[in-house]
Amino acid sequence: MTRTKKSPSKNKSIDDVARLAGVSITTVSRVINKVGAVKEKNRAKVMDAVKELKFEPSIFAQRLATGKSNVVALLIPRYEGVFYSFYALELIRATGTLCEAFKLDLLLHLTDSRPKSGLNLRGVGGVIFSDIIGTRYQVEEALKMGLPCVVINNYVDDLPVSCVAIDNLGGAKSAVNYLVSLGHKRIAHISGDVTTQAAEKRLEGYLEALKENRIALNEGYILKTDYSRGQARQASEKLFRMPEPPTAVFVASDSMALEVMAVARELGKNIPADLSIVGFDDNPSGLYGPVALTTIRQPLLKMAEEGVKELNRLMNAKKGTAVKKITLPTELVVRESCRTL
Amino acid sequence: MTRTKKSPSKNKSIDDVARLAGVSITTVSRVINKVGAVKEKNRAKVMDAVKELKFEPSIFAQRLATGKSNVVALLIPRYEGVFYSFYALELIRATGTLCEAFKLDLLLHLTDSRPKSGLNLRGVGGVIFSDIIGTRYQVEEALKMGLPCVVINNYVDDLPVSCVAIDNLGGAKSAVNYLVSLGHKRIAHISGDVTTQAAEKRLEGYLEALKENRIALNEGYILKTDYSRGQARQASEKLFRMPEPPTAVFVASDSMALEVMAVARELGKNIPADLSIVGFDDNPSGLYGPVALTTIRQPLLKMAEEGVKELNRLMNAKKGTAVKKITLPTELVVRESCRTL
DNA sequence: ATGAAAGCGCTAACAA
DNA sequence: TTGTTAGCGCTTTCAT
Repeated sequence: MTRTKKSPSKNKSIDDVARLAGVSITTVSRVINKVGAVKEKNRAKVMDAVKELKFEPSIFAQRLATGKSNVVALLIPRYEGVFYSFYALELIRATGTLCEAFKLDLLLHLTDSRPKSGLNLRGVGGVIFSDIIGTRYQVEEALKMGLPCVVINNYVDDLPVSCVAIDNLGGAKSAVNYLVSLGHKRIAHISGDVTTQAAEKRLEGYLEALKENRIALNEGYILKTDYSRGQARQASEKLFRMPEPPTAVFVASDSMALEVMAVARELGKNIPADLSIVGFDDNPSGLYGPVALTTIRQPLLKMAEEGVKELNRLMNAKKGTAVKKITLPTELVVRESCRTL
Repeated sequence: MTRTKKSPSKNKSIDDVARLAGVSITTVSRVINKVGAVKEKNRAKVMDAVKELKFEPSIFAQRLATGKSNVVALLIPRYEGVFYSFYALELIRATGTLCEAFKLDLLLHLTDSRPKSGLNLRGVGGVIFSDIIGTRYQVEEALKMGLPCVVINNYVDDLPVSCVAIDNLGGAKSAVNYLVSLGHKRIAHISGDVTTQAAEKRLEGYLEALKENRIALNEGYILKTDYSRGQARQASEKLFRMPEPPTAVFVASDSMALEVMAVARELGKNIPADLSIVGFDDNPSGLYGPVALTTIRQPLLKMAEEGVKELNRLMNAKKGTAVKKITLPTELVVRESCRTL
């Protein structure tokens, strides 16, 4: 006896279908996988049987048999700062949506990025690293396991891994250039967590743009934060109290920019009369409030899309396929928070 | 020949370990699953072999063999309003953390809750429904499949399913009672999306508390929204323009309450001098800004914890185990946004 | 175009 | 305490 009869309550399996359709399980397999040739008549019979039995193939059996997994793990740092950002949320949403479209299962892994967390990737077919803050070794580990990997929101040029990042440098420059074009010279920068590549590049862009515009750098105009609203608040207060306060500020994230606006209002300042502000993200929250925030739009959704697409490609390609490094452009969105000097 | 020799590059399997350790695969299985009795000497040999080969059992083979899956699907509506809330984010984080602790794999499913989306649950061992807005049928479906289910953030009493919800009614009442105790009589309510059970119950609590305090209901004082900041803004503006404006308002979410504060400031009003505000959530954002928000704390983390725990119980119990209905208490957190009248 | 049969890697009776 | 063996449900040669 090769097959045991199952009790009727059990889940339907491929040979229940085969029996009902009067064909072999091989034929059923061909039909559900759309491979090989099956006579139209038989295909129909199988389809009917599948429908009648409400048959769903066991993914475990499939994966065991094929040795392939279509589970994608999305690794996100559990850190407060990062996790609660507009960025993380948008990313989860976009990735979730895209994975569904690609018929991939999305496994969510919140990582502690503690020194040597074993990073359990059993059964995972591919990994998306959302940024890599202190988790480089995890990428290396996954790569060593021969797992298809894509790093998102971080341009990695010293590792053989596909990545899709945002042109933070260019975005920051266009923000500052815009301010300069409006006549501003005293431009401050409230930066994010500079251990983050995004914040680092935005700061770098700010610096470069100043230099290119021959504006002397005022070290005091650079306020570093951890991206939190709390620190943004402190930075803003510092800003407004300066003996020679800036006329404009480029803020590394919209949520921080909104905090700057709030502080300004509390201090009786007027935006943009007293201070011009450019944010970064194009967070929809920037639209509320009395004055809409001018910002740099970053294509988060596009980034997730490219990431999932690339991972999908890698997962279906044979090992050793060339990796891709993608940088997505940003876009200045002019609204109401800046004025001509 | 029962087993094929594999090429050395292939992943190690249980009989590579068995061979190296000089025991049968059964013994290896016993060791890695910590079941049955194995002589200490053999156990050691197996462990060594496992380590040397870096062996990791195939979860697909395990699941196929045992018929069990430890994959938990978390279903979250993709809706903007719900998805971008503090609630959803906190929930994802908490669930992710808890699942990791329980060694469960967390599959993220963003649902459209479109009429009949097939809800692909193949290979899933249990489901957590985060709220059920127009997705009751999905719960019923999953239940029908005999899948362990837990509904979170929604008290479901007409379905044989475990659920863990928050005492929204009680929370709302304590908010209003607090306001009344401060001497307020003209109390408005900015409600959330009332198709949501949470918003519905908060509104109900508001109504009940008024009645219990013998305060006549002013229909105009109830402003319904979809939880978005945009609608909160509109509602606030309406509020401030009333011929007889309220002296206090109970807002169904902290993020909306913050919007009320922002609008107040823009209109030159002072909080709490001109208006007392109580929110709901205990969203950390409520701590920023010049006046800290008084609010109702809801134990989101606890809710996720109870949810995962319960699901885990269900997944390890035999079918037909009694379900549990849990309601978690809320807590009034007095800060600075209310004043005595 | 179709089917028989050999695995995929593991667990769990059942024997020994 | 240990090993033998029959599956779990599916894919995939290889014949037919």
